[in-house]
Amino acid sequence: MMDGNIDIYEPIFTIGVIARKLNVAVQTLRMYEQEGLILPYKTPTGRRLYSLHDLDRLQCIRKLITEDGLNINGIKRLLSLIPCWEFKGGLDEDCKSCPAYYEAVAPCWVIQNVGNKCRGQDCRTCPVYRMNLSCAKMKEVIYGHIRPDKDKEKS
DNA sequence: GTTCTCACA
DNA sequence: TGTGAGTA
Repeated sequence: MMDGNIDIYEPIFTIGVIARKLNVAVQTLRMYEQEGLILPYKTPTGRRLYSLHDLDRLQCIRKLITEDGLNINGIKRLLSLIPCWEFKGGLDEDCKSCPAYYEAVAPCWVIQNVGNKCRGQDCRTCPVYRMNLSCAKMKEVIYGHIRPDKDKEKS
């Protein structure tokens, strides 16, 4: 975004900054990444950078763990229930043959051998990963109470 | 000083 | 699961 507005997807925070904001260890953030809960940007030298959107995701993840009693595997299951095809033009044959359509152990962005539509794509820029991971809205997303492409929220 | 991966126990 | 070694 070049209009001066804040781009919530722009990777700007180092892992140390995020760890301090969330009051968790740096190692914990690396573990969340290894488990597929988060996809931080990597600089050409391999350093992780997190966006405001990543920070929101992590705050939600922390809430699920500390307040709702979920563990990492539980959150992975939860994320695996996101109907990714709804964000990728609807359920077509490519989606029906994709493991992300019937598997429910991990979010689609960590699934191997995904359909052609998603193969080789950068999941960080995918609307499935970029959706609002608000704990309060998870049910809406999973059950389809709202349409991903029709944001009717009035501000 | 920060962050990286990997290894160790 | 947490710590340290050696590195960039």
